Amino acid sequence: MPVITAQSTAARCSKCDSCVLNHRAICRGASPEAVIELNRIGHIRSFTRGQIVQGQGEKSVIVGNIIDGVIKLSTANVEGDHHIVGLLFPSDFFGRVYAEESKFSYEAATDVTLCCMDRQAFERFLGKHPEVEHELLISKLDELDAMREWSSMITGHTTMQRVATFLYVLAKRSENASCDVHAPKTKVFTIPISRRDIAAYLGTTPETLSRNVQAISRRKICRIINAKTMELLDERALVKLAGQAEEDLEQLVQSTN
Amino acid sequence: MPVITAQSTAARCSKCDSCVLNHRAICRGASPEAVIELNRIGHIRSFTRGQIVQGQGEKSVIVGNIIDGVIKLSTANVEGDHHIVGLLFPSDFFGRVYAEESKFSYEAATDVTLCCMDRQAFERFLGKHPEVEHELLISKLDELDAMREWSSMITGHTTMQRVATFLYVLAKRSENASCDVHAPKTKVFTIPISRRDIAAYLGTTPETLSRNVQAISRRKICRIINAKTMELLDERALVKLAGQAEEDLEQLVQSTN
DNA sequence: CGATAACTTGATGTGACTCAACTTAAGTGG
DNA sequence: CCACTTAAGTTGAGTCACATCAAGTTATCG
Repeated sequence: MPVITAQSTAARCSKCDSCVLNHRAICRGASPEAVIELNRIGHIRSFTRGQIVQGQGEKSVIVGNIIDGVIKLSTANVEGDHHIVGLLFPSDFFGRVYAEESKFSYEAATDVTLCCMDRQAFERFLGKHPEVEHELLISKLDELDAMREWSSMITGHTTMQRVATFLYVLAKRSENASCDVHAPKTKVFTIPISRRDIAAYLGTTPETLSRNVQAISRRKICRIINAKTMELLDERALVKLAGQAEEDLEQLVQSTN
Repeated sequence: MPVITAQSTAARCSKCDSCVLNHRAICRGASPEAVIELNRIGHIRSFTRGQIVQGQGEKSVIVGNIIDGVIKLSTANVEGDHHIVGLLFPSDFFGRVYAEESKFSYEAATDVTLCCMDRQAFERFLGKHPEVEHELLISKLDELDAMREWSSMITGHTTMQRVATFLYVLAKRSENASCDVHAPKTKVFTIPISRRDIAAYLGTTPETLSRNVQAISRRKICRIINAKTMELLDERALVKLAGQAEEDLEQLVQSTN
């Protein structure tokens, strides 16, 4: 799991030099010359909610970084029910390098703005710039750790614990995302994806998810402002509900930053 | 998930040149000079079942390849119950590079023989040999895909389906492991780890696991020879029990090879 | 050969999925 | 801009798979 950056500045990202992601995405390891080259192969594209950026089983042609919005990484079963294996946030790298086809589908969970690159062009670029490939390796190693941690979280906890963990991570991330240190910490956070997607991500159903969220609201731990906005009221209680050591929770928040 | 190689030849692995892993592990991308260097920093060590190779939260000092045996990758909860997030087989790389501490514990699930390297020495080696680092990246990308696939498998299926999938993968891998093409395909395979560990891996309890395995036996799909050895009787039925497209199952087998 | 661990089997309670109805929000076109 | 349509989310009742607790059986090891 990944990052959320200041989204308001996304529009400035037409040049890598002024890109919000410049020092967060894999480009951070790139030399000035490399940045110029990236600037040449990358181009900004927008997708609307629901559009498939890269389909499961399709030839992997496009990779890049998310500038704004959320992409869901999912697998579709034979029975049609699809499971979400990851959520990608701004500054996250998406797509599959060094493979002919993508095993998962990358779908816009919200309207998204992406910095897209041709996969093979990017691979050639990596071949010429081992220092950037090194950064990519580091980020993939972290991603692997995060995936394992998430997997163990999903498998070993009750639905309520998963929901609490998810909300906690969202709340904390939103808190951290504010760059202005003097900004009042409102504890209000947005839930960027639908209940259906959250359920598929947490390995449950929309019904059970709803019941749990409502229960959290009834217990005055979070306040439901609307389906996509909530306010954290009692952090301590939420942590307790999550049923994990606070440090483990922090780690999950970190891994999404 | 990972590989199984011919284990009988493990003893010959005192030199990289004659190592069974030479063309399977990450060393496959190494030039002759690089192999010589690896030979210098690597050394063979044995651990007995239950020994911790690298503890959770400890400083990451040792990395390497498995020559023989199985290592389990696990996280321990605060409540003490630990969950297995991965199993590593011969030729698999273990340990965490480019991080000061290991988030997971690497524990010998069976007696193991390892080709161990000092983490920092190996990192210096990678710095000098981008082509090997490239191989490492590829293998980590595959591992990430496999982990996501596994995670979605775990989350979206019943316990019986998980057990069937696990047995299928073991059986198929054992079938493939036989290098002798003329060897009779006995369909007998060994279960390298304890029921307790399998349960922790599949996200269930030893009790439920036992019930499912016994049910599979009662239905003449597999024959239980002893706790650690089984024979596949009805492959088609096992696939059906697993409740997945055969191609998805094959992919899981592949990802462990 | 006794002790301890690993595994199996049984009985019971419950968390969460399913099916179904209802409510609210979001689009869409006249 | 408002009726209409469709999707998204909530709430309820019933069922079942699986965890838990408990006791028995079979391996493993000193």
